[in-house]
Amino acid sequence: MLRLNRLTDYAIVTLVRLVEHSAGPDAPLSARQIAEMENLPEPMVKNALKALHRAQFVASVRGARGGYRLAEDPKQITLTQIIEAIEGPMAITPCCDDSEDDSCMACRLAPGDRAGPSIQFVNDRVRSVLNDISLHQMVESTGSHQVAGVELTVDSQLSGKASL
Amino acid sequence: MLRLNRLTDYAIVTLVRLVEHSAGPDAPLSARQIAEMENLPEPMVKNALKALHRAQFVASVRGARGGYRLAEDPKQITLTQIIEAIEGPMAITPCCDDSEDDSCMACRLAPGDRAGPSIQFVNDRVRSVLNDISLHQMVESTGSHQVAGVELTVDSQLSGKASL
DNA sequence: AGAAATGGTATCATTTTAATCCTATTAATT
DNA sequence: AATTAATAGGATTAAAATGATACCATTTCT
Repeated sequence: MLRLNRLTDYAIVTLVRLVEHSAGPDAPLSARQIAEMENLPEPMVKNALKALHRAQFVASVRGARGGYRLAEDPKQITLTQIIEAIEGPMAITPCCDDSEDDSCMACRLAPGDRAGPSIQFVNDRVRSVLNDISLHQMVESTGSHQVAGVELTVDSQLSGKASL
Repeated sequence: MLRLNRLTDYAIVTLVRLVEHSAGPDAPLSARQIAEMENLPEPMVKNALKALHRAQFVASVRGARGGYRLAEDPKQITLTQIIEAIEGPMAITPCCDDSEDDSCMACRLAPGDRAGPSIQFVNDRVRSVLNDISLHQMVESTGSHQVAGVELTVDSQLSGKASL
């Protein structure tokens, strides 16, 4: 349904909190603390942080009084990176990910690879859009939004809902 | 996992075939014909066509020798429209769709709606990108791709895979 | 009348997801 | 040294979503 995993959702919130916290004292934030702050299921926050650690977005401190700290500049972390760290390579159809999997029909559209590449193109466009949104922007976002330094207005014909 | 439903996949292939067929004789194409052409499960093609009919992208002819015809200009049909016809409103998190559902955490990020709107913004960007790709472009796509009349090169830093 | 279609909905098996749990390891505190 | 609090990595489980099919009614051509 073109929806993010819950775990990805939690990871985003978690990262935002880590960014905010990094402005304050330097004690690391534990999974428990974040879970309690946000009223999130603690095991899920733990899983999210484990994945973020594997992807090296956060540094961990083990043992009592341990926890996590942001390990990278929030301006350098993009949504695409976060999503792929949690969910694996972004692929709106199976063939976008694994070129050997042609079970999705868009890939068989024509012998001459007509629609296969075109689905790939769509996938790349989506990845690209999400790659233009940084964690920093997610934290900063208030009234207006900036993407790649350029102020954008949301296509009103499309959204109808957004009033950003 | 940010993936399209199979049914959406089938719908795209089906529409592409209808576009191609609309250039030829004017007899409608039946679900069975399309399924056999593409080696797709017939019940799924039927379901896809039913949904496309409800969304008025195709016109149906009932009874023997019946089938479907494209009912709209392929240049006017966008990927966002197709996806939403099959899957319902696009929503990368629950709150993007149903504003009452704040079960996704990105919506609770701050009392002041800080990240809520920002997730909405991301959702709108994705919708917007897919809304800039028409069915006509999907059919035409060969070597180069055009989006909204402007020739694009795929962000190579991002994709690495695409050679369009 | 019979055959071949669409239209709508219901059902079912499988897969995926969300959430939890268990065990090992690490390190501070007492 | 023992205890406590934390990360690290899997394994497991219950619930939800998905993919696929089936059924029945209606329509229309032959």
